[in-house]
Amino acid sequence: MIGDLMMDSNAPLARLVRRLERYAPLPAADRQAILALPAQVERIGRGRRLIDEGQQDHAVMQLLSGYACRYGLLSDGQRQITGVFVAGDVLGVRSGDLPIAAQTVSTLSDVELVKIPHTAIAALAESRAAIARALWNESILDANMACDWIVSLGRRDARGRVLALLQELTARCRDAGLTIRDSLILPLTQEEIGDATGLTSVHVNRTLMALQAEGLIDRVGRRVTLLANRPPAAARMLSA
Amino acid sequence: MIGDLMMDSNAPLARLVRRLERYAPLPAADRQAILALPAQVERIGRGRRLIDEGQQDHAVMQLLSGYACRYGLLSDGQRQITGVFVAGDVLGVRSGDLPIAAQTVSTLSDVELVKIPHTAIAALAESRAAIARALWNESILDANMACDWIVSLGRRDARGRVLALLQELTARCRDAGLTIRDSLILPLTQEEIGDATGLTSVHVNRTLMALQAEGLIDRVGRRVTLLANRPPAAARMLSA
DNA sequence: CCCACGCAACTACCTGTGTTAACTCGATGC
DNA sequence: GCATCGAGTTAACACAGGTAGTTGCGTGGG
Repeated sequence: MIGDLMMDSNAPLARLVRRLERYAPLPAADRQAILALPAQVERIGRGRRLIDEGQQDHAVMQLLSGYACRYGLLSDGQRQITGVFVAGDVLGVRSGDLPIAAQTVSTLSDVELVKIPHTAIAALAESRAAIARALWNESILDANMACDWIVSLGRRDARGRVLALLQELTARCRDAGLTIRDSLILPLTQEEIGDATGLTSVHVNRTLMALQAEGLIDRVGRRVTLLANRPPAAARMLSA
Repeated sequence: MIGDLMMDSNAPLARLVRRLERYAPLPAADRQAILALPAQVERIGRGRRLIDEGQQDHAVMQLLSGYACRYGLLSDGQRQITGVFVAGDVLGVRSGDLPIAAQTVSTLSDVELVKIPHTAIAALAESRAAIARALWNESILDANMACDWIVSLGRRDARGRVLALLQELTARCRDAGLTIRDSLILPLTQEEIGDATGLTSVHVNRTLMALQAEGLIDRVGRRVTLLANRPPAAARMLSA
């Protein structure tokens, strides 16, 4: 009696299906299996931890709205953000064999998310190759984004790192439909931008002011607009 | 007629089996399937590229001996190494859906490796859940190591980054049986250490000299020994 | 044999970023 | 209506690390 009627595209799990089909379509039976997963929608406030480093029993979650970030801490208490998550992103993905979360994930804003017991996801991945592959894709993309971040941190100066972060955020928010013409409301305080770029909040401020003075970005309160680093002229001509 | 006799543990593919069983054993049939994979052993000299960023048709490889690294380039030609690979590590792992290599991989020394066509691996992962999961594990670990690297680059000073690199290399070489009492022959020039840590070769040199003067490391030519950052006293007592 | 070359080692000088310490402004709460 | 707090902003100063050179050693090639 559930069957096809459950294909309601407003259901939170429909969004997970869409996400997992980003790179390759899933068999209809796999789609149904995902929609039938036991899931729970939660609202959580800003600054709450979703996954703790070293913790064993976490669930797979998909952000429906809001922002979160993953970070590591050093023994002296310094924090480094290693990834930002926007609506649509999937957190806590792991195979069944590596039970320990490597880093902490916490919310940057109030969020809504769907939570699925890890055992249910693992069982699906075990029996359905296409779903396993889609989850695997998430891990690969995660690694790729992390590598890009390493390049930024290692070889760009403050200006370049802040710009790269703004560009990445803009691009990801655009994909999630959260921007208006390359303008978005920054989910990060300047302190948090510093934690993401390996700078101090003071220097982040200096850098943002400089970027604004140069006309590369526009800022009104928390709303930031990227004015430069549009595709270079040649590429713009192609799409115009 | 092949069957069990192929379980010769000297065969290069036996090492791949061992690697993929690091976290969970594989069914015997899966082990056999891996051993039956079409594979090709190659020797390649130092400084050769194994995978090119943006290239489509690369194979899955396992290093049998030697060292390699993955890196990204900036438009101004600066290079940032995002990962070092030692004997036993698997390169070019990806699901079937994301056909493009995100970064370049090249050798740091003369290497021996087994090369397996990607299509053969993908077919195995498609039909054998345990193998898919083992490959997925490799991607997850890759992402985890990248995140640790981000923390180092963002929040540690030169001393901390060089130490962290030496510790990681020592640990991984130890797992591969390449160390004698925390001492290993560095596969990286100081310039390459700089590319990995986001420093210049000049400053890497300063830092290494300082670490040696402080008695944290010992160096004879390219052979480096970690003297400090052994497990802290409490942990040592447990294992003693 | 000598030359070229890559790599390590070292120096002097310069600059980007961290540090510290103000001050402003709004929001929140009592 | 005042105290409090978090976020952003600015300034002065210090230092880690970059830049640009030179030296010297070892190795491999002609």
